[in-house]
Amino acid sequence: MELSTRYTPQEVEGKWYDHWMKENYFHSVPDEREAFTIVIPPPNVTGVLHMGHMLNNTIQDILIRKARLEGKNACWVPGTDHASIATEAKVVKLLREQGIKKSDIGRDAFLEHAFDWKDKYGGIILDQLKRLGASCDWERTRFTMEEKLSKAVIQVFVDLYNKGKIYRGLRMTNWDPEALTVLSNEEVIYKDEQSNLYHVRYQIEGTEEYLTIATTRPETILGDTAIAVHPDDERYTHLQGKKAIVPMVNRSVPIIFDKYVDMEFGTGALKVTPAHDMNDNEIGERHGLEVIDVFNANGTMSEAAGFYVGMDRFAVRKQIAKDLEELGSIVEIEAYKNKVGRSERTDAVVEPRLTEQWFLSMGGFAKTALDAVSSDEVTFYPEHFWNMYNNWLNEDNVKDWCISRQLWWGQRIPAYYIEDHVIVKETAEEALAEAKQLTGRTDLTLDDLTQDEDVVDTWFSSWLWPISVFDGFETQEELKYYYPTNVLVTGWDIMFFWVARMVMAGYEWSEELLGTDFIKEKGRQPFNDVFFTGMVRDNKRRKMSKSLGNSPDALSLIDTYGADGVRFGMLSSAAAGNDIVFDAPFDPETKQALNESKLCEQGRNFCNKMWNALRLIKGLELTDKVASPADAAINQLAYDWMMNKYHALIKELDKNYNEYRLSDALMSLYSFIWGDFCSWYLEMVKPEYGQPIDQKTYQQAIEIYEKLMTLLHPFMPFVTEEIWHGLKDRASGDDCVVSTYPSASDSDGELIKTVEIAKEVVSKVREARNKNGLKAKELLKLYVEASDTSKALFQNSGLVDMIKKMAFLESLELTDTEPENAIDFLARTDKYFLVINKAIDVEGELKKLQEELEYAQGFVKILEKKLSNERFVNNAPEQVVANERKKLADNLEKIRLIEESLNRLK
RNA sequence: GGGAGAUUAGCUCAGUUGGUUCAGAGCACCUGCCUUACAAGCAGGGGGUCACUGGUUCGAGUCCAGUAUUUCCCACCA
Repeated sequence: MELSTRYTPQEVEGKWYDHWMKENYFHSVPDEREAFTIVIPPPNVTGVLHMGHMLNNTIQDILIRKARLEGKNACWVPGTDHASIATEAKVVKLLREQGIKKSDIGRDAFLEHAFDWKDKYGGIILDQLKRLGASCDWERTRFTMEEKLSKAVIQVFVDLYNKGKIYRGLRMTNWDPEALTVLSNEEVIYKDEQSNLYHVRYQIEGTEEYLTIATTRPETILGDTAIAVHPDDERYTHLQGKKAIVPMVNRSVPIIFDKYVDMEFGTGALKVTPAHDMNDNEIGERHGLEVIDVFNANGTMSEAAGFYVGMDRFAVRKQIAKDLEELGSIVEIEAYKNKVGRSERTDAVVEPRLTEQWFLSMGGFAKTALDAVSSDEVTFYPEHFWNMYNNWLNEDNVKDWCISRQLWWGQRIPAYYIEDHVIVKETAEEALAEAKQLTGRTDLTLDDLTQDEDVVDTWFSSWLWPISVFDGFETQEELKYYYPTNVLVTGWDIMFFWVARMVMAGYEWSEELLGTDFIKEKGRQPFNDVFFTGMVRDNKRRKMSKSLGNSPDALSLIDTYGADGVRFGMLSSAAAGNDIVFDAPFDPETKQALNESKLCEQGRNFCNKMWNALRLIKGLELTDKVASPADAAINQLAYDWMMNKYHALIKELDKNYNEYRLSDALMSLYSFIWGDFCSWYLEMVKPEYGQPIDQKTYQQAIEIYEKLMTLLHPFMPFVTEEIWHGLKDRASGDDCVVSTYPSASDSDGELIKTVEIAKEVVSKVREARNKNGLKAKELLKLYVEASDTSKALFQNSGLVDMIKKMAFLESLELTDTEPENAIDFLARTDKYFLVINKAIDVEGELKKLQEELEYAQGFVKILEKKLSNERFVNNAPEQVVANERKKLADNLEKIRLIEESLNRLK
């Protein structure tokens, strides 16, 4: 059957994925082999595949497929994260559209809706990963809120509480007025925003004197309970003991002196609103100030505000500015840029708020996490991310982790209240037993206990992921085999949210779970390596996001270029750890990203190239006759050359893999397959048109191609599997995905160099043809000046014939005399004469030679200077000096030859 | 304020131990090819003072110091 000249991934990829699944190749169970384990950074269950996922998961798939080919027991655990805020927000929105209010239906009904929704849409992103070719062990798919994983969360909560590391307290926290929950510090993103600085004057009580403060948040004036100035500020020393009148509310508040105030800023006077600012709160505590909370949870003004009750805080900001203006209290409104904290999930402006929350004290954890990386038990790639990590954990920057959330979608905090008692137990029954003891009341029932309404932060479940996906908190059987995982592949943006915390969890529990002996042998770390990928950005360097519309649609890209093409495109732009500028162009009208990419196109073209190499090989007619001695010599030389280069390639790939230089590895494979294999090897052994190929050469070509498919498979799994099967009829189970990854042998550098000479001569002949407008396939005569080196070429069986074949020569012979009407060129240090059947462009040749001469002369000058420098000769390694000497000799010879040619032309 | 990265061809980026195996790749561009696996292709070609200034060294894209531009992280910000 005739094969199409186009490779069609759409017809190939699904077929092989199904086949792999049917053969169960991705499933792992513990056995005697060495394990190679990766746990996926679980995408949000609400999510769809975006460019970041594509990059991230392509990399994981490469590593896991490579390990599988190496005969390791490769286990890639997939799953999703319940992402409490994001998911709850989505479900709330969905219900609202149906006219249902969360608060009306209650906790249980809400959770039912949420689970329904998760069951319906939660698997989408995992199916999308399959399209990409991800070879996850799907039988191991986990979900952070499934029963077993939730149980682990509760278990560690109780454990930490019992260890005294979890506490409950009334603190200033970051409140998200949209999601109606508190956030951890890490979930607040500060960005510069344009706003106004309002200069407002407060009357000093009992005088006609005014004092001016500056604020960006005039709506909080209603909650002011003091004015603060610096104790050394001479402008205000006379106000000692005085009071100021807060405008509008006409409340009289003390003027206090506190070193926190920056004398340089504004007027040097600060209004203090302890309920709505972290620093004000601290000042308030120092001075025993009253706390007036003027906001409701949803960001509207509360009864306590006295004015604008029920109005939104931002509407109030505008209104109060007007009203103060009318009162004559506004001195000035100045345009001002300041940092505003927004919720990572909802983008709502975060409101500092005093609330009762659960905290995990970070003291010991931070040090552990720091030591793990500084001792290299966990290794970061690229290394420099250590600095960021260190910076965050080291400088006492780490505040205690606020782990409670005022949400329903998540693991409910296992704290039970009765009378004044707080009981933290894994189950209500245990709590009840404890309650009876504490209260002395034996008649208590579960109904008498009140369970905490809050759930834990999502990251409080995902920090256990590398342990809990193996049911590590329940039975340690599998954990013993798979822990520690080999590598974590994730974006650096969740270094603090997730990576650092997984390290903490690993060190906190692995010894308890796995025992001291295990830890001694394998360590506590949840992963040995962390490979941080860059962020995927658009061509204006903005992070790709849905809201900006600057991201191409991942699945459309796969539709257009095939998964292999997209994998190639992602990876070839992704050097380790650097952010990636993805090249998708924009539609000038809609400003939306088009689903196009030059790099993915290159990947697709690469597939096509390989497809056509397959067509070439399979399209040849086979003969049982052996090749002519000349052809046999060429083919054997070509084969030997390929195999030697192949081993050098394996070495290079090994090196690149070890340092996670995956895009380098891919580029090496690309240029090897396209350049060395297709452009050179196949052309070397290809029979003349219409001629059959002998068995031996045919088998050699297939052998090489097959080997290359194994090497490339981790990067481009589908096309390699297709070609693997296209090359030969295979027994069941003989699939590329489970073929054997080779180990490198030494290669013969001399042989490689020799063939490189042939390549150089061929290129020079082609160049000469091009320059002189000669047909590519017109047979020409080539002579080479007899010399030791040129004579050596003729000793090598096949080499001269190879040159003749590749350069379309009628003959190649040694000569002592210059042939008539010939163009000459140099290859290495030998001079070649190409006889052409038309007039020589003397001018052009002269010019070319002149340029070559000047270059060589310049080079010689540099070399001579270098070699006459005694300090160079004495200090540089012998090898380097010898090298330079050789270069000098070679170039002097070159100059001689060029001058000879020049004279001849003249 | 503390810290990290980046700056190399028109564009996007490699360049690992300092040495013409180092100045590279892809795209874009130019020339010639509808050559018999592949026009999603083939054969060639042009294009860079390696941000700047010093220093170390026999020798610097590479190491050190400083400057500029830029991205990011942390902290502070009335």
